[in-house]
Amino acid sequence: MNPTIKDVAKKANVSIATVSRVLNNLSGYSDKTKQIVLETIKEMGYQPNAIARGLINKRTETIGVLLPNVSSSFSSGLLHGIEQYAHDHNYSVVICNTDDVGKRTMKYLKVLREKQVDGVIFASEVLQDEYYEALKAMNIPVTLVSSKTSHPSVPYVKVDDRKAAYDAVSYLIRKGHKKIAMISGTKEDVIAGIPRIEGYKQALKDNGLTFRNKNLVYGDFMFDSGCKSMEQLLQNSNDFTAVFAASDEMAIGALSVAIRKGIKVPDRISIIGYDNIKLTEMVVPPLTTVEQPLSQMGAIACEKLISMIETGRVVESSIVEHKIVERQTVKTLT
Amino acid sequence: MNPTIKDVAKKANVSIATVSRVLNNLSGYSDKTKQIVLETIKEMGYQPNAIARGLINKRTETIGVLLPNVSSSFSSGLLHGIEQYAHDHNYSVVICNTDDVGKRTMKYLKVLREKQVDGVIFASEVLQDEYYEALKAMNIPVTLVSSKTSHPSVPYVKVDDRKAAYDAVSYLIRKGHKKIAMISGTKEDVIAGIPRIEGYKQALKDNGLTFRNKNLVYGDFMFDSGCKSMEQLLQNSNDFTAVFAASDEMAIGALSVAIRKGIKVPDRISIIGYDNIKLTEMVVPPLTTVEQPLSQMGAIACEKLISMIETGRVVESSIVEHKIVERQTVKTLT
DNA sequence: CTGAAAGCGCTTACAG
DNA sequence: CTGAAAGCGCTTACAG
Repeated sequence: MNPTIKDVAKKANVSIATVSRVLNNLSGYSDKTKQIVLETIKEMGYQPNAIARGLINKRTETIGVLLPNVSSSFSSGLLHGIEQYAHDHNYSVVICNTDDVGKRTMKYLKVLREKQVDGVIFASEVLQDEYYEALKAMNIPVTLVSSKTSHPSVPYVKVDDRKAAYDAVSYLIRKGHKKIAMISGTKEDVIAGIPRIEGYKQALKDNGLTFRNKNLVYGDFMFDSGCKSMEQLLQNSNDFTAVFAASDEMAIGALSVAIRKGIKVPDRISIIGYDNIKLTEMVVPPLTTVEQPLSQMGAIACEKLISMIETGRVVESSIVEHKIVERQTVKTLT
Repeated sequence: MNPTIKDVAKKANVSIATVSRVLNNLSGYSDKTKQIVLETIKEMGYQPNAIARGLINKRTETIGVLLPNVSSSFSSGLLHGIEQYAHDHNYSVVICNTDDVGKRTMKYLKVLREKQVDGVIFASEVLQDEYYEALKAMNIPVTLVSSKTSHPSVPYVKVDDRKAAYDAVSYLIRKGHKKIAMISGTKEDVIAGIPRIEGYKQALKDNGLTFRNKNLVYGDFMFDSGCKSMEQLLQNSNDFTAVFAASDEMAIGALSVAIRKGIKVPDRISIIGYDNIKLTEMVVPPLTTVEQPLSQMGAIACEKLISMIETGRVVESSIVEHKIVERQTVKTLT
């Protein structure tokens, strides 16, 4: 149907080896044959078959990315950077939505193996032992974004969550706040849960403020849980002037219940979020937050992966800089 | 490295043909050999190589999806449905971010061809002649989501944009509004621009209201343009009680400038958006809007595509139902 | 500079 | 029920 290398060889009156050579810019043919071959390729509209090529080269120039929820603002930020870098380096990316629960993960790992991807990126997911073993059996490089691991062969790129939380809370303190509540993410989350709580507590401590249990509540990073958490906080004590939320979605949830209850933000309560998703600029008032450079993190993870694919050498992990983006939800207390 | 069919054949003392047969559940072997083969497959941790298989079958069980901006809430809604359906039917999806301008499109079409995808979905993009020709040369099925075309061989799934806009404006009118402004999307957009304006004008007309030029302004569907458009509207006339925005992002932009200017929504001005992205529930007040079932639309486009791949027959286009989701940005005037 | 041939890991007639 | 062989569309020594 579509012409093959054989067809162009025949038409150009050369061997397929020669066609292959000019296709791959190898040496070993005269300028004249090169011209002829190139012309008949164009003439016939020939395109090489990457599948056949992949079978020999053992390279598909395709990577797989596993992420828990394609449609979240967070995941798609990461994905954007990954896709961009991959595209610029001639890799394709197949997306695998592991669907929160992560039970699709093993199935996906299997199809990625069968399809012979050159490497995989785990986005925003913990690398379970089961996954790690499967990946090891596949014998291809892996990289983590917005997650971490102690396996030396798998580099990760993330923000320093503890430090970022510490900085967020310190920022609030510098603004004069002494009673600071926190809406945490999932309690057991070893990446985005626990470390951010630690950062929060440490900042309080280092500034001579005492941590109060009633001012710490738990959500699951999503909007709805931010709403609920804020209500709980208000009910628990109402004794705080600022809240640090471990995700922007939760921060915005908190913001919206505050507004609905007629609590002025930031006049009565200040709010700082975490992530810096696009949404933060669209709400009123725009949300002050700590930025994780999601797209950049995705790009770096992809860069590491491709480097490992192409050099065969393991690469170092990266801690990427966070920064506080000041908008309008934090008031300076005097 | 990884064991091949040859390795298991040798170890199981059968031919590769036999291994292949049990692998593919064909007939032609005794129960006993089946057991043996299955065992040694498991024992060796053998997984078939989909690349080799694809070379013969001329099927890769992967589809390509082209979309203008992975990280937008709109695109990722579509993508979510596509991925879901594809996964459930054993197809992989490779994403191609065409990056707004669409200049990457031709390059992507080329790599999708080289990688022998079985079909492609164009999401939210007009099918230019150039693209259509390229696709025709590839000789694989194509499907459009949130877009349309007159090529009979390429089915699409979308909402009836004209009707949806008509309904949104009629809804406002039923709520007692007589002075209704519109923030349109891109002026020349034949899918989401022009038809929605027509629906707006028609609804006014059918209800005996006169269209006023100063009450129609143009954005580009994005948040920022919604802000600018609202300001322009306010400046043009300030003579309206409701605005219909052709996207939720623009509606939210309009909402935020209203709030900032101290214009009460919906008390002074009502706003209705279009799309029903997640964001609509997160703003205060939550946005009333026209829903396009994005994820479902993606799934349907994928369903059509896979059906075409597997049956070889062209499938009908679908117009999918929109509906008005009432939240809190539209006031009933008496 | 050029081509014949082996081989990548499979599937599928064909023959027995 | 089972295997030898051809072939999918390429790349890559090897020989000339």
